[in-house]
Amino acid sequence: MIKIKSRLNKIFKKSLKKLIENNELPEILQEKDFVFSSPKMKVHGDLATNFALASAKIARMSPRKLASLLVDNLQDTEQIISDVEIAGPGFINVTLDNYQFLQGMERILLAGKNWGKSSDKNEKINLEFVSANPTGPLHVGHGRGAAVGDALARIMKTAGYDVSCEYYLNDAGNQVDNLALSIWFNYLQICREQGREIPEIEFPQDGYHGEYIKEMATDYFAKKGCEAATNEYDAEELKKFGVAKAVEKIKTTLKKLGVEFDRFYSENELHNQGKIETAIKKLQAKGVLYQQEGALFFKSSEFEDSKDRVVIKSDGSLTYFAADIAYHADKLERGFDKMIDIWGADHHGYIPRIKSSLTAMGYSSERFEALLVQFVSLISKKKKVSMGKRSGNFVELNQLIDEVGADVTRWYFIAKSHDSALDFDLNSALSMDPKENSARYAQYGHARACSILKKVKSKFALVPGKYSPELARELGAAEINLLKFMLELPEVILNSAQSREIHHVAAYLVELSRNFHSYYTTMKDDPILPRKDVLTAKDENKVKARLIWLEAFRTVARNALEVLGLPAPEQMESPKEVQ
RNA sequence: GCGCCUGUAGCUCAGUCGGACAGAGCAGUGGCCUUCUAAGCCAUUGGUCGCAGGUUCGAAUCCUGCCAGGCGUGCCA
Repeated sequence: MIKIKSRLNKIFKKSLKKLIENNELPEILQEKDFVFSSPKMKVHGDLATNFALASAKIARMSPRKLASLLVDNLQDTEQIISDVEIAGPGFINVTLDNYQFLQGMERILLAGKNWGKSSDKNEKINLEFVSANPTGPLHVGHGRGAAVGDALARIMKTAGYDVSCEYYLNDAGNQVDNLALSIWFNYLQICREQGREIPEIEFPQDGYHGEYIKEMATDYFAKKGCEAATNEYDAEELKKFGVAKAVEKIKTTLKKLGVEFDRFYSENELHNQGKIETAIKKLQAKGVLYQQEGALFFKSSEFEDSKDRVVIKSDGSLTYFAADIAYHADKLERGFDKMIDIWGADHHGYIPRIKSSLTAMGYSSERFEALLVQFVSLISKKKKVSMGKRSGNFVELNQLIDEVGADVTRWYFIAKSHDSALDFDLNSALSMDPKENSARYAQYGHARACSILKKVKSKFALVPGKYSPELARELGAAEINLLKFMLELPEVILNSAQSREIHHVAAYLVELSRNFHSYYTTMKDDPILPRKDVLTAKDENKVKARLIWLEAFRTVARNALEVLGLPAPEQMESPKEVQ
């Protein structure tokens, strides 16, 4: 469709040029392009442009008059237009020759798995997401970030961007100290239960309570026995141990969800390689740091932030922000053109200070983009399931995946706009009914098409064959209408990538599936496959054409599912069997 | 107080760069299985697009001001 639009633009521009040369229209119009979009209603043709409405003022004539001038001077040398109509206040509605769509079908079939891809954008993107602290398991909120990030990565890659997925591992800082202390506390407890006499210690102030801490302590005990308990508390060792355990758990959960990263970037590495120091020195050289009350401040308020921020605390330790300054600068130093961070909405106040730091260091803050993902509430029987992190009873992502399945979990996270709060309805997610569970509905279209293709092989020993114009002519209006929709996938993906709104692809998929189900049912009177076991020569071409068409549909449905990271099942599990 | 996000049908949500009569699913009502998955489809009911102004040939969409909800506003990470 993108190609057709640009061809139409050319044809219309030629008409425009001619009118300008004849002094019938002012010259400034030459600059303007004809933007074509698909009208909502079929009676408005295949593609429409509001050019005449938008340019009427400059042209100093009524929109309808401008439109008719343009239309009268059209020269469709390639014969891609079958009808042009001026409608309403001055829309120009174009109906395309069906042959354009049939050729499009050939393109889908030739592209196969590559259908949906756009040209190389030559832009290196660092996409950072999840980045949950390695102090415990992921909860459902992280899950949304993971699903959104992974889907966005796939969509952007398909749209032609060079995307690298990164997880920033906060393996330095207080939270890791607290993790280590919490494990130590529980470990000593275990040793005491083993009969060892070990003095009581106080539970760390911001310690972690969850079951997983006890598990980690048990693992530590399994590794060390009671020996370590008699020694001094070895913070470094326990930190390492705790982080490793937590990361292992996080990776397992992510993998279950089908999310993988190109790199886990360690915060410790930033410290060890002196990158934070370098970044601070760089800021110092720019004269944007100052001492106050024993702490070192960054003048972020001189840039985009509302106030200045501490980089080095009065006790001499670095803030999390200091590391983050270095981290984001490092991403750019590593050769990325752009970085996109996916954060929970509660971090939104953080954006101005990161941007400020980049500007201060001489980078364009436009190279940084934050995508905020709003909160997730779990709803069960129309009631909110409560979540509280520190108390340890928050709903783990792992549990959710085990309960409703990885595909459905993923779907629920990506089917809605990331910037509105999500009510995750467990009852509908658990349902096998595609009407209630749109994840299944989206997959069902693909499965149904596959099942027909399978059936034909056993029934007629017919190979779908290749696209040919003669066969394509056998297709009817219903198939061509769906074909028009199928041809929109690359544009949907491209738009989705550029606006960072992944739910558009999900919405497209549901509509694609619905169109197919609708078609399928209307074909009851004239079945896609004949009921007889023997094909007449006349039938054969029609069936072959439909099979090729089905193959194209299946390709589109599969590619759309896969760009969202969802499997494209060839058959659906029967709910009756599941019961 | 300030900042970010949200407000569209009874419920959960779409709505592209401002476009033609505001769209789905669920729930309600009425239909469609001797047939390739009825796990589906068709029809129908239901809306002052939070409120009030403004810009525009045209506003759910852009601007301003209100109202309501969520989140943030650490020398925590």
